[in-house]
Amino acid sequence: MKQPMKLTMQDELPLGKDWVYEVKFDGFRVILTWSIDGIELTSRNGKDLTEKFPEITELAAIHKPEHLPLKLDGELVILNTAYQANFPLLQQRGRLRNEKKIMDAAEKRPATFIAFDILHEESSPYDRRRADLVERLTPLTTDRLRIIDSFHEEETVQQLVFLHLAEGIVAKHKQSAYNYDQRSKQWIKFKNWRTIPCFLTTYDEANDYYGCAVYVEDEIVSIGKFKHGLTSDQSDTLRTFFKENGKKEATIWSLPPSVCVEVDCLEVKDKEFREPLFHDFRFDLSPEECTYLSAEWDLAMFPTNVEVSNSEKMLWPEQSKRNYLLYLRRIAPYMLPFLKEKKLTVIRYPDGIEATSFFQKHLPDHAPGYVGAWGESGETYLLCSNLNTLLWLGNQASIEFHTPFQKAGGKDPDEIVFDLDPPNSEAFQVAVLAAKLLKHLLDELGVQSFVKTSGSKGLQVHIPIPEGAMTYKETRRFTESLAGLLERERPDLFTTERLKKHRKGRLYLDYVQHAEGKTIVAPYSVRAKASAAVATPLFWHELTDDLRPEHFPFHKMIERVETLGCPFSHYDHARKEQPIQTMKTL
DNA sequence: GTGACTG
DNA sequence: CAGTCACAACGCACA
DNA sequence: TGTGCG
Repeated sequence: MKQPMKLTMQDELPLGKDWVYEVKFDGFRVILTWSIDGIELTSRNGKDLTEKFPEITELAAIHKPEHLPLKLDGELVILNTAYQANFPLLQQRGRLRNEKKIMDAAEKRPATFIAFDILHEESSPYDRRRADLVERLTPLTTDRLRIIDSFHEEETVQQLVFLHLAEGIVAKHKQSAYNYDQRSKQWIKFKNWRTIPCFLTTYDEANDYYGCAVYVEDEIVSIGKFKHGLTSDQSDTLRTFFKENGKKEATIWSLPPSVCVEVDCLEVKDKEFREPLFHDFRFDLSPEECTYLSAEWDLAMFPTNVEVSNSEKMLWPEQSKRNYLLYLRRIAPYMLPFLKEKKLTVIRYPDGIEATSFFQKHLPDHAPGYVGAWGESGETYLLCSNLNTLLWLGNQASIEFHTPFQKAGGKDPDEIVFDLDPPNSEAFQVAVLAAKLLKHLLDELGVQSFVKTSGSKGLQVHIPIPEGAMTYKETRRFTESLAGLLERERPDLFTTERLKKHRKGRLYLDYVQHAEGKTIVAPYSVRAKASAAVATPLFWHELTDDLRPEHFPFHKMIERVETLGCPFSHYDHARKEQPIQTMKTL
């Protein structure tokens, strides 16, 4: 694996030039002018240094610009990311009139758009045109855009793209206007490569494609082929190797597993790489080490600096830690926004959900540096502020993630949550009814609310509010009145009675649970139940007669959010629109 | 799951 | 070295 | 008043 070079972006960008970086390399200060056509290397007085630093020149040839630091406040404007194949805006510049086709592509692969929200006063007409397009994208797409909004301030776009497993970044120079029919050097693409180890099986001399495979158990399974990315030397060597050691059938040479390589790609689908590119040889690997399991891990882009132990241990009757970690990796962009600013309580099950568990809210001494922390009156608490922290906690067998109602350091709640917990899981429908009635009441008040399964027996209704808008005293009064209204409406089903013996199997409207210091399970947290159920954000229309908490185990969650989107995606937006005065005077 | 402490 | 322990904290139910 | 549960 090549080490990324340290680069610093120059403050001043000469207009009409491409991107210019100053590079410290071997003690020399090198000016690196980078454009879509390649890289120019010069000294500070303009002398050509291409010969002197072939390493950098090679970097240009290999064209792996993801090593460059992209900051939002730099001179680059991030436009979006797009599937080259299915959202060919950039290939088809000048064909925006073919809007139907683009929209169809967006419908098919909506999750691929990311980060298009930076418009400047000097935006070109093209920018505005695209902004208009974004307004009308599928719900999923705009959901993801909003999620990303909440990260923008402190994260680089590269981190975002990595977190979201996006395709990459499309950027342009701030002052660049869009020109029809002209390929501009001021537009650029950064790809978020997945690097997959595999071994070579075939070479087709008719089209120069090399076939790649991995092991599934003892079986050799093809995962795709590549053609590009080899230097001419590598290309010659490989071709010769196949012809000397392989067997030929028609135009195809085949070889038993021996040569291991890494291939860059964007995904593997139907046993084919998408946008494959030869990365490098891996002479240190044996073919047996190239398994589908490891390829799956690399395709998920699991951060290499988070150590994983005991990955085959079963944490649920039917789910291993490995699968759990892959879930966390992929749900992270949806889950982290609900965790990152709040003191965290995790429940850990080191030997699985049936063995002993314990709570943890303090930062252990041995936690790696990337783990988020919050210091308060001499204590250090856990803060799940980034992907690595989430995964580290996951490896620690943290299964349930609970958060308080206020942000770390704040004293007022930033959300109100009704816990609709039926007396037993057979009475789940009572919780469904309660949630519907509650929704009706809240709608009448103009309050926006969100519902999720608790993953356990009941449902929880969330109401986001701006931090500082209400005190706990005020939210308490609000929840108390609503609980009272519900109880009056269906005294046969609901009760606010604290004493269990007086509840008589009715659903307890636990408004006491909403108080300072209490916690509630976070959206997308898995629960320690045999079904591996998730505390799943729902769309209101999903509250039906056959809804069951067990319908949402974690291994079904990724497909769910990627096809339906996140029902809580407007959470932060709704927060600002709540009729606080009405709520206070209820 | 991990480090610290205990015999 | 093997075994054991800690890793939250608060109200409520029940005795 | 103590202990156990959630």
